Amino acid sequence: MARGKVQIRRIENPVHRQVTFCKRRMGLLKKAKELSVLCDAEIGVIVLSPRGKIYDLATNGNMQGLIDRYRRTYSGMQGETSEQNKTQAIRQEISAFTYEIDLLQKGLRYMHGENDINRMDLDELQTLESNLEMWVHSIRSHKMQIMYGEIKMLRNKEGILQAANGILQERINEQNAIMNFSSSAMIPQAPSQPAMESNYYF
Amino acid sequence: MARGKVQIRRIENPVHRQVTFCKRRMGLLKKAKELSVLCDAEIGVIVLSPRGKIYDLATNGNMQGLIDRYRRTYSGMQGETSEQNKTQAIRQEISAFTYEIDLLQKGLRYMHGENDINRMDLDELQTLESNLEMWVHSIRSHKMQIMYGEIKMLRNKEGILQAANGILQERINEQNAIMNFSSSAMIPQAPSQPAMESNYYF
DNA sequence: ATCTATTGATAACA
DNA sequence: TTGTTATCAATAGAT
Repeated sequence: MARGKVQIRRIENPVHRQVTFCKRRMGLLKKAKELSVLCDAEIGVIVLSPRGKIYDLATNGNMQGLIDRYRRTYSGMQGETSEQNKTQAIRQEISAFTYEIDLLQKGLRYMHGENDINRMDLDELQTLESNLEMWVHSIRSHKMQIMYGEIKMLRNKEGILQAANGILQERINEQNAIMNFSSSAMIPQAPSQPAMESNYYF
Repeated sequence: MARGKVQIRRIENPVHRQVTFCKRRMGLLKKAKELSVLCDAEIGVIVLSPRGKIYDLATNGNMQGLIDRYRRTYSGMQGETSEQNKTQAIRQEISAFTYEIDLLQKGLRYMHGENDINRMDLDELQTLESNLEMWVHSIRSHKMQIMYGEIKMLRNKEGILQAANGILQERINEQNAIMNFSSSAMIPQAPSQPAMESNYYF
């Protein structure tokens, strides 16, 4: 809204997103309070940040009552969830996330081999997104190391072959000299250079 | 806010209050949507008008789920047991992991090169696309292309040298045969293979 | 966190 | 309610 019109779409820069989240969240709650006061309305706002932190506002100071009224009006069915059901639901979610984490670990081991992330703690998990980029970098570095190695090996092989080529050529020249000395007519003339262009690629 | 600064207190004129309620309610929900989109947050807003009419917004399209999460997180606040506190903490952790895990899975799918974009929304698609472009067009990719080219060139050169090597060896063998035929005593015995190990790297 | 140039929201009016 | 417009408020980008 300032210093340039902003497009309403996900802010990719994490720092900008966090700052905007903080500012606009405060603005939203302020607007909600103002509306409540100005128009004598009851308002509840729940904000879940991407990281799961919860910010909320209940203008009557009682979100539960507001939610209860909301639910009574809309679905009416759901009363207070029993403690057992809560525990059961949470266990199901834990189970589901455990499974996903296991899949993730398999994927990670598959992609990266040596890394054991079984012991990752909370803080480490929070940086997984940046780690992804590091993994990509690591994988590419590894690939490049392999490629550098292959280039080095091929250059080495090239040198050996060049040397062998020279030795053989020298030997031919020696033999030609000997044969020219012993018997000039019997030996077909070999070209002084092989048919290939040894410096073709230089 | 316009045509004169407004005091944040109940608007006594019922007509004005109704108009302001309508306009500000729309503004509040718009702000909530924007915050949700901009910052990747999940937001629920419930507005109860003085006459009991309900207006609401749930950015994930599921107010029940949002309320469930909210209640699970804060159910421990109303009272008592450490059991509830535990479940609250667990719920908080689960919520915090969600975003990172989601990103990771998508990153893994991306790294696997799968075209599993069905589960991603437009924003995520946008993110992946920009990442893809960044990565594909990065300097490393260019460097790798150059390296591939060099490897190819070196392999080609290797083949030519190998062929030259073979030709020279053949020529030596021919000359040896001729010299053995013409004069077995005069020529020092050349080894049938050059001193190098031509297959050393294979 | 603080500062402003701008955009966005909206109070009054129709 | 909806639309217009003069103003005020929110805030994006920079510091």
